[in-house]
Amino acid sequence: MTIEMFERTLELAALLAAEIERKLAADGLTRSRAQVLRRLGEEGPMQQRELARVFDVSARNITGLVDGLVTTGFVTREPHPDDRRATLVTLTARGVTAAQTIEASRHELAEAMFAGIPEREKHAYRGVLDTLLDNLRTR
Amino acid sequence: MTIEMFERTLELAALLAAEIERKLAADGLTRSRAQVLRRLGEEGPMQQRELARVFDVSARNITGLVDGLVTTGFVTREPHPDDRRATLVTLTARGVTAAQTIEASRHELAEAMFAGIPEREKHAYRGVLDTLLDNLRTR
DNA sequence: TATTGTTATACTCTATAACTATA
DNA sequence: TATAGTTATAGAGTATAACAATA
Repeated sequence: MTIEMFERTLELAALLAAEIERKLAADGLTRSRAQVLRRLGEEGPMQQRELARVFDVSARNITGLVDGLVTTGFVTREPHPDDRRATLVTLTARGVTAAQTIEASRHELAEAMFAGIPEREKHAYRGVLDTLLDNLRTR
Repeated sequence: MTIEMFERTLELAALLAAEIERKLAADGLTRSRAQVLRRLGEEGPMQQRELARVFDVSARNITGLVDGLVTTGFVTREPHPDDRRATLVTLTARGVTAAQTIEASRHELAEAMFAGIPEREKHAYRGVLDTLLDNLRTR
């Protein structure tokens, strides 16, 4: 009954997405914008074209996401010191806090999600997960 | 390292979503529209309000999805025999075929995804999955 | 000439509110 | 008065193409 496991895996994905988006919405963020914040939190200020590259989306898309983040006060566009064409998308104080909150929420959700599962079963899950990822990647 | 398993679970979800959407796009469908087709394939003609109820979305949203499916030839709006306010969203021949193709693709993807995983590990995966779903639902 | 980012335009999903036709 | 579905309006994510400023 692989189809049943497949459906349940999709159900898990849907529940996870809903839970994550619920939290983000409470902080005034969408999933796409939060993804940008997380990356900026890890890497520091970045050019828009670099963001477009790492997320594999169009430049126009990044312009829109950054517009939204600027309007809501999470980032600013700073001039690039060496290239006057480029801007450096930079976290504000609020943006830094938000990025930290996102990380903390993810840890909290991860713990809650795997609560009550014995180490041994976690290992088994982890092993299967790696195979599933491999199977999907080489397709 | 629950956070790592968490991240990998999200990665799996993302890969699955991408794979599913890739296939659907090749058939001229989006995920939301395909969801409607699948339901119609299982239940037969349905009222829009019923669709809105089962997917827990607004009536407006269903109007838009059905508009798209009508334009692309997957469904028609038929008059409800007993209630002149209502329409019965009905699969066309093309819609029936598409619904069947979707189901077949899901089975195929499920098989490919779980290929090479011994029964015993599938069982373990299934068990953990159920707990994860429980943990997320009771939250 | 090539690159960075914006403007113009378009499509999709989603929502609330007002409205029409019907029950 | 309540319900089914549409129109009006709006926000968000995504894309391609044309364009301005700069490299």
